[in-house]
Amino acid sequence: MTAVQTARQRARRELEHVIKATAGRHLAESGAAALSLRAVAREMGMASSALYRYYPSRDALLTALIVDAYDAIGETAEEAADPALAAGARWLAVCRSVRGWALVHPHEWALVYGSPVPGYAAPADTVEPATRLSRVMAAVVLGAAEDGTLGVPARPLPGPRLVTDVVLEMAGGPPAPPYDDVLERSVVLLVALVGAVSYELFGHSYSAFTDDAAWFDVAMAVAAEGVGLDLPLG
Amino acid sequence: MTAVQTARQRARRELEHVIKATAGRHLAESGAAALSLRAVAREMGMASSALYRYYPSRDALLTALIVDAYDAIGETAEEAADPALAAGARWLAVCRSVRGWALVHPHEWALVYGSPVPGYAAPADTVEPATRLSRVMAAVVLGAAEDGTLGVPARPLPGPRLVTDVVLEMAGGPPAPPYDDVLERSVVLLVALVGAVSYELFGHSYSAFTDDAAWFDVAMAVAAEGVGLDLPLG
DNA sequence: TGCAGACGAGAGCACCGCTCTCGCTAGAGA
DNA sequence: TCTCTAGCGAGAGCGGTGCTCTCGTCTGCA
Repeated sequence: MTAVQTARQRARRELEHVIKATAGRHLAESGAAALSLRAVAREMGMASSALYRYYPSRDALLTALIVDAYDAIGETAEEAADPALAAGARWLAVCRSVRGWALVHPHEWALVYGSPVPGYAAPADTVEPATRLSRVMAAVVLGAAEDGTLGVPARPLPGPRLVTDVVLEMAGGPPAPPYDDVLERSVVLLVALVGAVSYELFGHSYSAFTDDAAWFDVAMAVAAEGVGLDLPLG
Repeated sequence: MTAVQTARQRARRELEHVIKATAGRHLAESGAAALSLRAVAREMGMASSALYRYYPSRDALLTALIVDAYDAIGETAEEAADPALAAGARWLAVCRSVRGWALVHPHEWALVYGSPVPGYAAPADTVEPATRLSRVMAAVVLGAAEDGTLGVPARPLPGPRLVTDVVLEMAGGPPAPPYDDVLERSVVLLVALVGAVSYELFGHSYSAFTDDAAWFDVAMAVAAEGVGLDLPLG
């Protein structure tokens, strides 16, 4: 093996990329339910059976698209988390950027945060890119806790710690008092973010609000109050 | 027209019910993506084409199931909203009952609160049953505001009213000070509830929490803090 | 009691995911 | 430089899908 990758491997990777790109275009236009391997193959001018050399099943292709979507959302969030901003403003910027991405890529959002398409699956490849948004959130909250700008909860949560060691490790150990329960609390930020975007995108807020963007900001701010983050509205 | 409904109509309604029930069983077992008109017809011992006399398309059948699911969720919530409880305890009971229903009926939940299955649709039949959960939430919050047990927000939300007249009418007019913005705030309760259940059900909380039920309570409580509701944990 | 209209069945169309087998050719290894 | 193998694309085919159309039948309304 003289080369890092042989010509065959390079050709294969390129074709994999073209297939994924074509499928991604179909996904963006018509949604995951309408994504058909045969249609992708047709557009590429090859037999549908040949696609199976590259993706063993339709679900495998869909999984690749899911990973890409997670990465795109994570990247958007990371770019929006401007360290020059205060924690509250930073989180609001992240929320807005994620919502903006979702409005532009509704089908990709549905693929990632909607119902699991086939039975279940969600293979191991998807868990790592899925944590990028969580990491951004944790960085914002823990940063605010560290420099003392995070509000202290009126009273601590009862009961034992609820996050697993995986989460603790990601956070760099358990937070110090008075922020003992900040990890448990702050997951509501993610839930509210994902929930609000899905709520709007899937039509559940139909004709309830006069200004969806303004309401989204409010929802994020109200959710953040319980965590001690102060989101600058208006 | 002597009878309220003729024998033909009665037979038709009965068969419609059987079809929907059979389809519902398939949905509960295998999910919406796997629901096939042909399989339903096969199980009922009739030709697939005959089903089209009763439901003009697969989507129409799915819509009927969506309406049923909305109604079931609404009914669960209404039953859980025990007026003997304080507002916070009442809302916690509603949240828990909705989560419990979703855990028992994951595919139905995904059908209702997951990604819109085909393109979009969500016909007019679905909007009325969809509001039942919202009405329960509004009753809890407005009741607490009326008897003064609802916490007053640290500072009012900036900007004009964000809910439409439809929501105002449902709430029986705009709330009185100091609860002017309670409607805008309280929708975060719905978003957090739906978001948290979906988050757990769709696998996004994978290996993050040691106790999913306890974490759910915490998430609801933290979200409710921003609205002024005090959820009794522990 | 006559008959229109509702009904069920069947064949068929176009599409789907996926498998298998077949020749071919280009690239890897000697 | 030569050989040969492994990867490749194509095609046919299987079982399944949603949906349409047509054709007898037969029921229950008037």
